[in-house]
Amino acid sequence: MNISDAATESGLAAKTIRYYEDIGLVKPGRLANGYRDYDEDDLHKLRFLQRARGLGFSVEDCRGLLSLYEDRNRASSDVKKIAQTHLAEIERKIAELQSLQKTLSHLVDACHGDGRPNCPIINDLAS
Amino acid sequence: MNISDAATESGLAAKTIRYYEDIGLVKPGRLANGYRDYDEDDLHKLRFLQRARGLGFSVEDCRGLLSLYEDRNRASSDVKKIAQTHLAEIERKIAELQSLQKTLSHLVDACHGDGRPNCPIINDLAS
DNA sequence: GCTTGACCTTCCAGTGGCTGGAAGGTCTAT
DNA sequence: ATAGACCTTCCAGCCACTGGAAGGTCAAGC
Repeated sequence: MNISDAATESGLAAKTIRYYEDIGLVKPGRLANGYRDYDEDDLHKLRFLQRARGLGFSVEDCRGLLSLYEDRNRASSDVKKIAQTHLAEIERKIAELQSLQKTLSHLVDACHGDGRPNCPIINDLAS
Repeated sequence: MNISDAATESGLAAKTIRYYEDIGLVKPGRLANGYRDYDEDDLHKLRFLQRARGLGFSVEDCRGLLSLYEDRNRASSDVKKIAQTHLAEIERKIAELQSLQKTLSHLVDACHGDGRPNCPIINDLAS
């Protein structure tokens, strides 16, 4: 299977798939003409990567998860550790954004948003 | 005032301040020896940038906000528009992260996290 | 006057995770 | 034979810095 079909099947862009090969995540075979050739095993990995990236795991996390995926003797605790760390980071980001949201929504509410120059948002930034 | 004092006063790294000059945000004078020389006006702008970046505004948003800050004839509606757009983006990101959090916390809860290979997290990614 | 060390300058490269585009080779259908 | 839809590699750019190299400047102490 060539790269554009692998892209369709996995939901990844062909460019992204080439990039994943560059950084050593998925190594397809090559046809005599130099074209990449994806088998079912490669496709499973690409789909796995697509889902893991979709859950916000970093590419380096994905590398770790992929090797656990392929390791029949993995300990689920190793997987859980990666996921928990990622989850904690997401929760940290949510809290950070919620704090920004709170501040910004107060400022936006306080601003008349008319043609006059007086503006609580600018005042806050300048204070 | 030289750059390291401006850094201390503004809460920005000296490297960041030079970068802001590179992209045309704050243009300090220069001393005879070539050193940058920050006056009160420059400092106000640097502090303004520090706060605006702290609220998550992009550097391009900051450029717009800074020119509104300096414009005595600004319309507060222009400021409000930038802030509202940014706020909407933050709210979008919060929703996205909350969705990831929900999925991930379910998966993490379902994983025993022991020495055995069976793992709902991996199963989900592979499905 | 000399040295030390803390500044300052510019410039180049790297971060993450792609994405766009150029230049050129290959395949398929007409 | 040709069109156009693939494929290849390689280089550059995105954002907002950050690190580091190589070299100039300054103030304090001997």
